[in-house]
Parts: sequence; C-alpha cells; structure tokens
Amino acid sequence: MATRDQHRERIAGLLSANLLKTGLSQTSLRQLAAAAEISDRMLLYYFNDKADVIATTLSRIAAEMTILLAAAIPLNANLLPLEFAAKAAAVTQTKAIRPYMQLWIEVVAAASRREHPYSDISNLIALGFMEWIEFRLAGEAGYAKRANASMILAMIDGFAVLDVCAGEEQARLAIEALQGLSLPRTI
Amino acid sequence: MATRDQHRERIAGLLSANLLKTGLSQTSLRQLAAAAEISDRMLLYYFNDKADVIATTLSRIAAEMTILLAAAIPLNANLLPLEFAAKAAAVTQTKAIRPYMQLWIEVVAAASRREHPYSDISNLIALGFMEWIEFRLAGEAGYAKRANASMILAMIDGFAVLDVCAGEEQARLAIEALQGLSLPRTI
DNA sequence: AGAATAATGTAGCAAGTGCTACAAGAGGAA
DNA sequence: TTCCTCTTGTAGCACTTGCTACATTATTCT
Repeated sequence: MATRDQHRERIAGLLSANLLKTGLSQTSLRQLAAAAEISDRMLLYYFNDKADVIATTLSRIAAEMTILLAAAIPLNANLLPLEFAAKAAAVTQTKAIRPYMQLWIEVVAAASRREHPYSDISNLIALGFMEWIEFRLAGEAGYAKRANASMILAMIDGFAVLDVCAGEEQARLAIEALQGLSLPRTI
Repeated sequence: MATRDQHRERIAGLLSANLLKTGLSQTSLRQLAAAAEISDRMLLYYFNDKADVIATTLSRIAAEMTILLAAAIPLNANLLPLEFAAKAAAVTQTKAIRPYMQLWIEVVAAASRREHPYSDISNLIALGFMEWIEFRLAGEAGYAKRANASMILAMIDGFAVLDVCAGEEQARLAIEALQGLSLPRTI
C-alpha cells in the first residue's frame, strides 16, 4: 500500500519526464493524467488541484536540473563573470540540459502572464540559481558579486531564448562569440 | 466606406495597444474582438482566422518597436559588442520599450510550444533584429560580426527574462554589472 | 462478520474555445 | 421599384477545460 506521498512522488516523476519532452503545451488535466498512467479523477485525488500538480512537478524538475548543473560546473571552478557565463551557456546547450532550458523559458513566459502557480515557481527557481551562481563565482561575496550573478543568469537565459527563436546553430555561434570575448581577459 | 484593408489596419492598431498592455493571456477571439470594439463575428469577417489576427498584430508591433529602437540607438553609434549589449539592454528597460520585451518573451515561449503562427513570427522578428544589430556594430561585416550580433540579441533577451522572473530591480542591477564589464575595454 | 474508511470509476456540469450557418438589414445598380 | 451584393447580428455547434457529485468496490478495524 503506497502512501499518498509515494503516489505523488511517482506521479511527479512520470510527469517531469513528460513535461521535459512535450513542454507546457499539453498540460490539461486529462493529458497529464494520461502521461501519469492514471485517470484524471485519481490525479485530483492525489493532488489538490492542477496548480498543485504543476508546482510539484516543476519543483522536482528544478531539483533534477540542479544536480545536472552541479556535475557540469564544480564548486571550485573560480571563474570570472564572462568565463562563467560562457561556460554555463555552453553547458545548457548540452543534450541533457537543453530540454530543461526550453521548459524554463516557457515557465517564465507563463509567469509573465501571471498564471498561477508559475509566477511563484519561476521566482523561486530564479533566486535559487542566482545563489547557485554566486556561490561558484570568483572573488569575495558582496553587492557586486550578486549583480554579476544575476547578469550571468540573464545571459544563460538569453541564449536559451535565442535557441528557441533563431535555432540551435545560431545559439551555438553566439555562445562561441561570448567565449571569444571572455578569453582575452585571462591575461 | 472603409476598405477591408483600412478596417484591418484600424483593428491591428487597437489590438497592438491591447496586446502590449495585457500580453498574450487574453487572446481569445471574443476578448480580442472586445478590445477592437467590434463583435467576434466581424473580427473573423476582416481576418481569415485567429492566426491571421495575431500575425498581423504582431507584425505591426514589431514595426513599432523597430522605430522606437532606432530612435534610441543611432546608426553611427559604432559600439563594441559588450558596449552595444549594455546600451541596448538599458534601452529595453525603458518605460516605453519594456512592454515590447515582455510581450516578446511570451511570443518566444509560444513559439517553443510550436503554436501557430508564433513560430514563424518569432523567427522572422529575431532575424530582423539580428540584422538590425549587425548593421549598427563597429567593424567590418562577416562571420564574426554576425555571431556577435546574435550574442548581443541573446543578452538583451536574457535581461528581459530576468526582468520577468526576478523583477525589474534585479534586471537593472544585472545591466549595471554588464556596463561595468564593458567600460574597461574602451581604453 | 459487520461497520467504517479509503480508493477508484462513471458521468457530467458550467464555462470557455474557434468557428460557422442563417437570416436580416443596408446600399447601390437596373 | 426590384434585384443583388455587401455588411452585420443572432444563435449555436462541437469541442476542451478544470473540477465534482455520486456510486461502487476494496481494505482495514473491531
């Protein structure tokens, strides 16, 4: 007999895989239920409402992504801002992480529409990643470091946007251009 | 007696103002018709279908934005890549242009969902702005210049994303950080 | 066993969606 | 006037949406 939490866990797992594959375009209760291999009736038995389903799943996805990123960018990297941005942007174009970025863009857009629960979630995730970046940046903590972290986050997101609207190849070129700019500063 | 094209023009004008104010969240035919001060029946009399309404309106909005940007960033600016990115990002945080960027993020997300007609439109607009940037960038045209232009576009979009998910103030800080990075290179 | 509780299916509601059929009015051409 | 085309309103269809009422089947407790 699985507990309610175990059910939620299993369902969130199936749904996170599904969201990463199909994006937010197919997120009606019936479609989500199908992806979770249960009836929509049971989906709302385990979760309070649709927002609960989405929020739980997105939280899980964010956690997964943190693990993937941590593996790609070690704690002691000690990179300068532009180096960090270039490195991180390159990582997010990886086959494993790219789906997460595409989904992230959709979440942000839903947030800008003020759709519940996307606003809260996107805010949470953004702050989390800003801290994550700040922690891995060279130099001592402070006002400037935080500003640099948010700038880096912006750049990473920007390449994801470019990926969507101009294609993967163009995004790759843009990242290479940033790498070119970041190199001379290591003198 | 207004011609069909004149009707379309007038409607697109009302709708572009409306989209900039409310985003893509309220774009059912009935809601659009209300914003255009006609019945949904007549909206579909002047336009082929909903996609036609959206595409026409977004084209108009893109044209408006080009005019606004051209006024803010002159042809002979001759800026280096990071300078350009910082300058342009600051401009897009302007009260007049910020709504355009927020809408743009929503369009990109809709494109990533492969919703008709957003994919085509977003591609068109992105390419247009890349050329626009390239044309205003210092140095002679070529492979590297185009890559730099796409990088700049990515950064601009990135700050818009940050604006949505972390707030206007944080975006301002991030842009200042970029300005700080772009200054030392003018030596 | 019997009673209480949990789990699940069936069916449906009310609202909203894009779009259309139909008919009625308005205007000019004969 | 009479006809015909253009314009506009009314009504509605078929479908999807989030969610729920009700009933029925397990399961557990006493």
